[in-house]
Amino acid sequence: MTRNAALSARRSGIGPVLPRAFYERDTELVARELLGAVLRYASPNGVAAGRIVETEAYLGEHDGACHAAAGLTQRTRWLYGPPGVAYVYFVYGMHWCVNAVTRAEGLPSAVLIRAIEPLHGLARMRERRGHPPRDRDLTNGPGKVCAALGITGALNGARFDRAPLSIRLGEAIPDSDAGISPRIGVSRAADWPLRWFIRDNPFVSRPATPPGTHRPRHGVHTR
DNA sequence: ATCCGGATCGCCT
DNA sequence: GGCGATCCGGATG
Repeated sequence: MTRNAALSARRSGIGPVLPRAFYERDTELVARELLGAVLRYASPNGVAAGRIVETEAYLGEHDGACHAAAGLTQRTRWLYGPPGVAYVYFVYGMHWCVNAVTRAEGLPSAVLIRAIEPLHGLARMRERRGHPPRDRDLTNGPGKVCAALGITGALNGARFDRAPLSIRLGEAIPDSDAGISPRIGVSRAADWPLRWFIRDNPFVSRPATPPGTHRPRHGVHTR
């Protein structure tokens, strides 16, 4: 790290931008290590950033829940591209979701950023999200993250290692604080444990037990 | 706290 | 033609 980078990191309380090599590894590892990192987008409209508290891994063409299961199309183009780049897609006719592409060019895999804990630009995030009563509802879901930060399809293919979009090193999350569960909202490969989240963090989209699994019953004590 | 339907449209079958 | 890597508001226990 250069002297300026070190000073800047100390001033902002966060570390250097993650290098492209960070993403050139197994998708599960990247998903795990993105917990605690800081996602930041400096839109023309204002800067906003937050700590990543929930991620999901999407493994490639053999993963039925991954968009790459449909093969190389216009939509999945960036999934097949170089790692460390944003794959931004549109769902349900109204929401954007952002991923970090992983592994290597030609291996279509990525990490979905499902939730962040707001750090900077709170006023702007509240505005973009329509002033929900509770701050925890600003960014506790993948569509909300993009809405709060102002991320849209215009950022599809943008690199994460330089402005205006970046992911920076944050405080490391120990294994004791990291939870794993099946992914949320998927119908294929529904039981694959590819979701990571920071335990007890209020900005996580859902607690440890996702839909499709059996909830603990009356009188049964879990945890 | 949990469940359900509606919104809304690009993408693949 | 059907279905999402979702969110929200309203109804119900």
